[in-house]
This record gives sequence, structure tokens and C-alpha cells, in this order.
Amino acid sequence: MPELPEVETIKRSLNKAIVGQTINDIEVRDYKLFRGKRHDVLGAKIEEIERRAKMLIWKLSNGKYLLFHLKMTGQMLYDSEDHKLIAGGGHPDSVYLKKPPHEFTHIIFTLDKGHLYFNDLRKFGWIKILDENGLKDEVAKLGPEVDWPEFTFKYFVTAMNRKAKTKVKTVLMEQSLIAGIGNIYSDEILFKAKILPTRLVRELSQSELRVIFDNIKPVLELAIKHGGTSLKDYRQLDGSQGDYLHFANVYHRNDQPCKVCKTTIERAVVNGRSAHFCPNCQK
DNA sequence: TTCAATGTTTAGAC
DNA sequence: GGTCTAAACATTGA
Repeated sequence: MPELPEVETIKRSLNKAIVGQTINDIEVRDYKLFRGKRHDVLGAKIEEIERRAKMLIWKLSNGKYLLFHLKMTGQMLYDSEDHKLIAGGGHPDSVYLKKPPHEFTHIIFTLDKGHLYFNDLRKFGWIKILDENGLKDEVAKLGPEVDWPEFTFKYFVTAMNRKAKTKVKTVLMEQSLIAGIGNIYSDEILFKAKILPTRLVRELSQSELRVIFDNIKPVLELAIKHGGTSLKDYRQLDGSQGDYLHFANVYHRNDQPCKVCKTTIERAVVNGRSAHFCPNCQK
């Protein structure tokens, strides 16, 4: 799914749009994506929306939590009573922009002032109903968020060195070490740090690790500022696309000229994922 | 027809 | 135990 900036974008919109509303109904069209009992959350009020790694957490008034993972193609769209939702505009034939509910809408929440649609073309995403202990278990294996005080350079070096024989791109995406970085932003961070994604961690000098560390937060923050990256499926809460792809230096830009030096951007497969890099700027 | 797509998990090999 | 790869989940579109 969406990585940290995309989920953070949705989280911020949800906090403005649906906090304070009551869950009056949940229509589950596909139980594959819904883990829990509806009646545990019906009638509860949504008190707060949080993000942990790439997951969304709805904190409810009855002590329960709804945990969401959008995986690769999940969408969360809100259609308020005044119909500000713009999904469907411009590209009526695309399954990604159809006005919900449609055949890829699997869960529908009826709130006080509108409907919240959980769409997922590939059906990898899920929703779980959890109590406080269940939530704790779910997040226990995750590394720190990059904006937590414990995400220090010292922690970063220790965490990276635990995977010394692994390629640096793969380690950056390891959720148990650092929460929230995925395929897009690992490429972008490594471009900014001028490090090839295929380098092994143990070959990296202290100063190279420092440059990577120093670029993590700025890259993610810039992406949040632009509402995340829309490749195909990802949408903001109102259905609009994230704009960061226009600012990406390497992601999805293979065979195009590097924005810095004009060298052709290359693509390689690293641990089963596409890695994009500039063979001149990155060493 | 084949391949790739924002993610995670799991099985098997070394 | 670590780490790699491939495959699985399901679907579309180039």
C-alpha cells in the first residue's frame, strides 16, 4: 500500500472528517478482509485515528480498536453528506476512480454524516477488530516510527548492523527495524544519500550511514506534504491523487534521465522488488 | 502471452 | 539462526 506518507495523509484527513462520529452500520461484502465481529464496534464513537507503520488505527469509545492495512491496492474513501468525494471524476472508466460502492468495495461503514468505503482491487488488505492487548501484540514487532525520540542515529546504526550481510534497500524496508518505509521511499532516500540500493550494509561507512539516516525524515516529510504518491490505486480520502510522483528522483523513472546529472535511471530487482537508481549519482 | 504493481508472510534451500 | 529466493495472496493493464 501505501507507505508511511500515504497512510499518514489518510490519517490526517480521517481525523478531520470522521472523528466524533458513531459507527451506525458496517456492511461486510467480503469477509476475507474483515477479521472480527461487527457487533463489537457497532454504536461506538470514533475517538481518534492513529498511524503505526503502514497501518491505520481507529480508537473507539468502547475500548475497542479497528486496525486497517491497505497493503498494495487498498483505498479508504469518505463520501460525506455534502458529497465532497471526487472519485469518479475525470476517468469514469478506470476501476481505480469509479464512484463507490462498486465491485471492489468490500466494507462500507455508515457513520453519522456519511459513508466510509474500504476498496481493494487485489484484496490483500484487511480490517481487524482488537482490544487493547490485541493491538499491543500487533504492533509489538514493529520498529520505531522515524519521528519518535528513540529513532536516533545510534539506534539506526545498531539496527542496520543486525542485517550486515543484507542489501541496504532491503533493510530500510524491514518493518521490524524501522516502521513505514516501503519500495518508493527506500529508493528515494538512497538517491538522496547517493548510495546504491544493492550495497551491503556491512560495506557502508559510518558517514554513509549518517547520510542515509539524515535523509529519511526529509524524504518522508516532503512526500507527506504532497499527499503521498499515487501510482495507480492509492488515493487520498477524498479520492484525489497524491502528487509526490512528480517530485520523485528515481522511483518509476527507469530509462528516464536523472534530474541531477542526466544519466539514464536504471532498474534492478533487489529481493524481489524493483529498485530504481542513478548509476552515476549513487555509489 | 508475459510481466509488473505502493506489502507481507511463508516455505525451502544453503 | 541468518539470509536468500520464489511463491502466495488477486487483479488489471501495458
